[in-house]
Amino acid sequence: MDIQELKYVLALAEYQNFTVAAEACSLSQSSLSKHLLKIEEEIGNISLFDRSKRPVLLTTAGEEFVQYARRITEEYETLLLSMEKYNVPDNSTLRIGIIPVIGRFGFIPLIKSFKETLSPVDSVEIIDRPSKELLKLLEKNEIDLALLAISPNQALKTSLTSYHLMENELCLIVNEKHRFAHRSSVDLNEMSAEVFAIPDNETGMYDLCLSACQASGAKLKKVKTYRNIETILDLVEDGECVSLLTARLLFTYKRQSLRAVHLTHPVKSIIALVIQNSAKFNGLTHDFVDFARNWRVQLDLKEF
Amino acid sequence: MDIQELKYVLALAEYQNFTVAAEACSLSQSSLSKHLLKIEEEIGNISLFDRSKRPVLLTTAGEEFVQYARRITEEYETLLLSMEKYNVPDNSTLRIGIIPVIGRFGFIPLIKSFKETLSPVDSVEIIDRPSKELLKLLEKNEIDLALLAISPNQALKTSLTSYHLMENELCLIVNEKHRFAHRSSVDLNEMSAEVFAIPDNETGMYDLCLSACQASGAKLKKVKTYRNIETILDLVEDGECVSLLTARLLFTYKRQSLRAVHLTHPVKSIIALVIQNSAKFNGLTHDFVDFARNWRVQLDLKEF
DNA sequence: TAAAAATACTCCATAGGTATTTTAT
DNA sequence: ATAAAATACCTATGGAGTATTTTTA
Repeated sequence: MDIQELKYVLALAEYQNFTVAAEACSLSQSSLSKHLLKIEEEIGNISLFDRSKRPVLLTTAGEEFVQYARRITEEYETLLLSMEKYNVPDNSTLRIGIIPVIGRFGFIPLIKSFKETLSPVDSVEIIDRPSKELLKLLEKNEIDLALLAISPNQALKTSLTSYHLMENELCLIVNEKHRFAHRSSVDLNEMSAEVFAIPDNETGMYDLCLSACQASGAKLKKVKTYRNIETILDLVEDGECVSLLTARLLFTYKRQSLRAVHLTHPVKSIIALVIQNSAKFNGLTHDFVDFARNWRVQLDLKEF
Repeated sequence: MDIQELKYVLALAEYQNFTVAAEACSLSQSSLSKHLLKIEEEIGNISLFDRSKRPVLLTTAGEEFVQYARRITEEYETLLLSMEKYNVPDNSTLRIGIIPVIGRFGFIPLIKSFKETLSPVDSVEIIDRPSKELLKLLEKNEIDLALLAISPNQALKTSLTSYHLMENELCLIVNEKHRFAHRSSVDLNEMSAEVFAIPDNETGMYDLCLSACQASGAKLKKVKTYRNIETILDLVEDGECVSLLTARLLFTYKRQSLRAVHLTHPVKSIIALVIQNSAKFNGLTHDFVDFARNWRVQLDLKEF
């Protein structure tokens, strides 16, 4: 029996409705139903709920079950809390997650400057991963903060706070010989039959590309995804395909044969600094946030 | 977190040795090791055991963890106990599990006679499944007793009690034209290159065939398994293969062209009546046991 | 008839095993 | 060198989802 399953029973007892309880547990109705059947079998084929009534009601056995389930889940929550004190983060090391392209946006000097403000006992550790992986690491408290790419309307988990450091516009990236290479703007609907090479599913850029499609209402027929930007640029340079990236990013690669074209339905990519709301342990985290927010001003003044 | 996993931690805390603790949990060392890593990650990458020492020792966090784990597992055990009273079996229906061939050994009249001793409010329900499935149904309390085939040295779970009703000798079954058809006995080692068709893995007969191989030290090269005896007999009749069954069972099928030959290392098949030690609920269960043990005497007197 | 629970079906993650490698004494 | 834990690799089960059917009111 999984302790999470005890919570499912408690939720169902509370809402008396599989669909609603499933929603509350972030689960499908079907899955909750199966969990309940499994639980009832596990305790000896005893019905905990009477499904022949609407709303579904606890049986007598169910009533007794929830008493125990409450105690057990509470005890488990306490266990988790009591373990927290053993998770002693190294307060002298700030663990910064970055996406690999962050250097191209000029943020390495930010980190370098911040390091210079630190006392000798403190240090910085850098972990480079795609955006979505960084978000997971934040939640697991394996990094203190992350510099990554998100889209403007992207809903982060409520346990996370983000500070926007830079905005860039997503553009169509084509070979200079492409028929749209010299257009001032292009509608994705004009392009839907082209082969698109875009950053993969684990990256923030991927979601941004989806947003661009939504914004224009375009349905791209052929989309291939890659983990590395360089791979994508190689492919576009070959003229095999087109891509969606920010002009600023493209610029940093100095690929002379490539062009960035504005989209008629523009979408913004945001470089954000993300931390956990409960970044309780490492004081360096908030030092970095303050430092980075001031740094942002300098960046915005730079023309490119 | 699965409550079973809490028990794994408790076992490891007790034995201070993954291999031994895994054994105690009926698990491989590898699996226990992975469970522990998963648990430690789940609670926030906190080590519960110090593996850099032999024997492995609880960390301080681990010490605290086991306090909670004990309370939670105990609470869960109590929950299970408290649910038992809601598992109201139908005391007026005796659920008898049988293997499909049981009729061929003359046990249907036993059940019929027992039914005649019952008061009109009581009844008998018959469930036919392979032996191993019946054992599972017994453990899950979904049948009250079972009539099935086991081998003499087979260790049943300690929660089960068995009464031997009949012993039969396992024989080699061959077509009358087979070169061994008229031998008085045969060593399996002489046969190891033949194709054997035997009852499948879910049946008690399968284990018995393994015992026969062990007893003779033979390693059969080609073994195919089937769920139905009739299928096996059809194949042997065709002369494609040989089999291992009891002579008594073969006899009941009246297949004139088949012969049973004794094994030089004989193995006994036992028809047993198996019940749960804690067959607390259904009084009919013990009535049946008494009835069947008397019936056994009659059976043994019958010549075949 | 409408809402809600159960079931069918597919897909993927993970638990489990065996074999092997790494680590501790 | 040996015992023991971790890891690699494979397989199979089970949990997740969506879509559909069955059941209740």
